[in-house]
Amino acid sequence: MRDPELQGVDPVAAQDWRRFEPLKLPPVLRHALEAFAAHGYHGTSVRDIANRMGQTVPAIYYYYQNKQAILVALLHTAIVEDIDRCRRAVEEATGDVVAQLSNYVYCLTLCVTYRTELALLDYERRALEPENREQYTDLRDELQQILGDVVEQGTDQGRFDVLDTAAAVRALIAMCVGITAWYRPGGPLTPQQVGERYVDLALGMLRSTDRAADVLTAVPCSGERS
Amino acid sequence: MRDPELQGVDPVAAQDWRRFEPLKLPPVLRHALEAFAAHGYHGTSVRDIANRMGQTVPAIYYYYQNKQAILVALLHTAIVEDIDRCRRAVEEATGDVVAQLSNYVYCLTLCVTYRTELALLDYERRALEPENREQYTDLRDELQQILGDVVEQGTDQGRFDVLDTAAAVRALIAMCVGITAWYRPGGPLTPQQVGERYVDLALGMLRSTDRAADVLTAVPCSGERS
Amino acid sequence: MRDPELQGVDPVAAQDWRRFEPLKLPPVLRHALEAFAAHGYHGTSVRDIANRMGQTVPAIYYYYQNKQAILVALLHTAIVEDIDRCRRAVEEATGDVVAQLSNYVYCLTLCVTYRTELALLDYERRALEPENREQYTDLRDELQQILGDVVEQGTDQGRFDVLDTAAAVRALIAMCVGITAWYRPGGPLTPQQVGERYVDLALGMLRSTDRAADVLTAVPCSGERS
Amino acid sequence: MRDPELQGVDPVAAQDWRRFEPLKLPPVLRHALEAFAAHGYHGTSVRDIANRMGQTVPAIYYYYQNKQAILVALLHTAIVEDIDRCRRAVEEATGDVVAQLSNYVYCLTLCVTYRTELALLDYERRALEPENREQYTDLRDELQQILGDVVEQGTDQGRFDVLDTAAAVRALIAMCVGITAWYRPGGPLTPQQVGERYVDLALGMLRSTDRAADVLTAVPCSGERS
DNA sequence: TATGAATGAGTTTTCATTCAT
DNA sequence: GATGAATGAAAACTCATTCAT
Repeated sequence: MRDPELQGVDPVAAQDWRRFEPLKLPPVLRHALEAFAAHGYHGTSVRDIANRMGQTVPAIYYYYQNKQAILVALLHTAIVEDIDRCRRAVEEATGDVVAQLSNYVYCLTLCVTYRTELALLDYERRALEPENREQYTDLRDELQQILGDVVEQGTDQGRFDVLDTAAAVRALIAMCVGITAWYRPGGPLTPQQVGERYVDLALGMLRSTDRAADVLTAVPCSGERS
Repeated sequence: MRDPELQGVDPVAAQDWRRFEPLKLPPVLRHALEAFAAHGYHGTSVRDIANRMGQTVPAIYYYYQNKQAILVALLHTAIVEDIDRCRRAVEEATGDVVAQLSNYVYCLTLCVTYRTELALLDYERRALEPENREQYTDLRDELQQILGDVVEQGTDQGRFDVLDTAAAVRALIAMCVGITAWYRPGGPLTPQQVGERYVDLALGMLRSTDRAADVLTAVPCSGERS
Repeated sequence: MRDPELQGVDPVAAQDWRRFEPLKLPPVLRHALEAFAAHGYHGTSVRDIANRMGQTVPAIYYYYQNKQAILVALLHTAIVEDIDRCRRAVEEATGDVVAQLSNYVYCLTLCVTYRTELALLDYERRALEPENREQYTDLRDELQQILGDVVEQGTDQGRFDVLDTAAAVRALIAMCVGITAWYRPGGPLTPQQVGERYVDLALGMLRSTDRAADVLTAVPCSGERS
Repeated sequence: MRDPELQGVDPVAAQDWRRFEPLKLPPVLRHALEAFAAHGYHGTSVRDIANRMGQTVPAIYYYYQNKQAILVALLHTAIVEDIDRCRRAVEEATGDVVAQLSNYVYCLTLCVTYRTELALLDYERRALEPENREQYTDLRDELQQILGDVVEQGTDQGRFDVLDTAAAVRALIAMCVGITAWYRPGGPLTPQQVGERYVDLALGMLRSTDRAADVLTAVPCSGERS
């Protein structure tokens, strides 16, 4: 509603899609995200969020009209950042579909690992009211379309070979989002290492003979964990 | 508790892992499954379930001790059937890891398409109380281990080539389970067609040069939809 | 209602007020008594009773019209036995008010110690519906009146000296019933020992100079514990 | 929880153990006390309490975490006041065990008559959860111990003569608490009159030859009724 | 900005009771 | 005599939300 710290995507992060600053969310969203990620939208009460914030319930209603608005804000934040980064990742490799595919998968993997809780929230989209769900679905389709175009193009160019482009796209995205099921920051793999492995799997999946190590431009992308 | 129609996996289905009879669940579980799949565990009230059954709330408590017990029964039913089928699919192809991999993926795809709602329930595992969650996690690990052994073996034999076996296994399973996000019975693809496409993607992912059409033993597996 | 084992007070016990056979109650009453004594009438569910009996709920309704009827039967059993015994105890000592008082107190003490759970039930009288409560109150008044007559008579004869007969009677009965708060079978004192101590306290309370040991006719009153 | 009107024992009452101001309880406790006294803990629903308050159920949960917490607060209030008063009553008569005994009994009698409903609640202690029960039992033992010390000392000094000190203490307390069974404010006896009668009974019970009228320091102890 | 207090509608669960078998 | 199955009512408690301050 009028949450002062929510100014959209950080402009610095907006320059390098590989770089992830710690997620800067206003307090309500930050704590709501924790709670939603842990117990789901319906499994989280507004009081839960307030308790995590160390504040009282009405304080939350000062910033957001209702619980649903919090979910909307979070999902919007997440998908907008994903689209923004993935689009830039693909644009960076204009002219080379294999690199484009690699960059997309690498980027999405980084989004999922650096922003695991936000990525988890995708499963809560069914809790959106119809109108909000439609808006979110449109954005999600947009994210998917970016990949769809790459795969389509690569197939046309004979660089990829799949029976069904749409199925491949879905499988690629599901594979990446599925990282949320096991990845934990501080685990054995860094986001970049996960990214390389998933790019390699993706390239194979599309029957490219390239390998991730050769395609990915090694870039130092530290980015503190959120 | 004392639900008379819950007799475990159908013995006929137990013979052919490719054949899916319509899911035979006792009324409580059947309607609870519908509701949980649509709105999640926390988004479903016991009254919702009762209304779907055309009965009153206490009738549900006659059969199940509480709401949690219903979720436990459903998740158990689902995972046990998955393990049973996938194990038989792999055993059927003993001696040929590529066929084993194909059968596993094909089988899991069929499970997800023929039993979409049960597959969706996997995301509700976080609603399980600790003890129940542990039991379910063990079974899920078992299902994953079956695939892990195949990938491991295929890699040793030089039939597969991946940077990280564990990551590949997770990606394969996430890819298949992710089918729940878009597959709808009656849609353009039959479960078998989905299966072939995903097997092909899986083979590519592991850098096998085989194609699904060549590996999969074409079998007429009608199986009415549940 | 039609409970076959409830034939009223055992005729053997009816002969010697000092002798307590193990309480012979039909199963429903036996288990209801346990439950009511432990958790009170409102704290006990019909299912609790059924579970203690190892039977199902409707079985209870075969014998008793409802939960209230069970309480009525128990309270009636208890108070009728108390009245019967105390009356005989007093009659036995006709002609000697001090002995009558002693016998009454001794008898009531035995009732409370040998039938602790039944005595405890007296606190549940408020759960009786008006009509049932009235009947029970009448019987309770009858029990109290027996003592009241003795104290009155003793005071007239100059054997007792109290400021207020009614208050003394209530205090005596409260003192005896209060034994339920601490007495446990198998504890350090036998019912007979408790009886002697309380008779001695009662005699003092009424300013008699007699002592319990001198007044009480020592009688071997084994009576197995209920 | 955060009930603002519960400030512990009134400091004025704290000065004179004979003086009873009208009981000042926060609304929830006040109405819960009425209900618990009338129908018992299990016989009272939270809605009953809310209705008596003229408020809705959740209003109660704003002040108390649950129903049990209300009982705990009430029992604590009662027993703490009893201990406080009785201790001061005994201390006031230091040096004279007979006067100490008289003061204790007189004080407890006043507590029971001026605070009949609170005294009645003692029978609800079995509804306490284990931990709460333990705490309450400890306080109750403390109250009993104060009397136990007096009786013990008086016996050593030859002022009292009982067969069993412990039994006498229990009988004395049961006798006083038993007043709840018949005493009603506005009845024929004032609390002070009841007190004198019960002190006289108590002195007799312990075989003291003193009479209440001689021992009790006549003090104007008006104290409006609660 | 924030909170104390409150509420209507809902939650899960249990209650006493019934009835066909 | 006893049970499986069911129910209307009510239990304790929580929900998202509001509003005066």
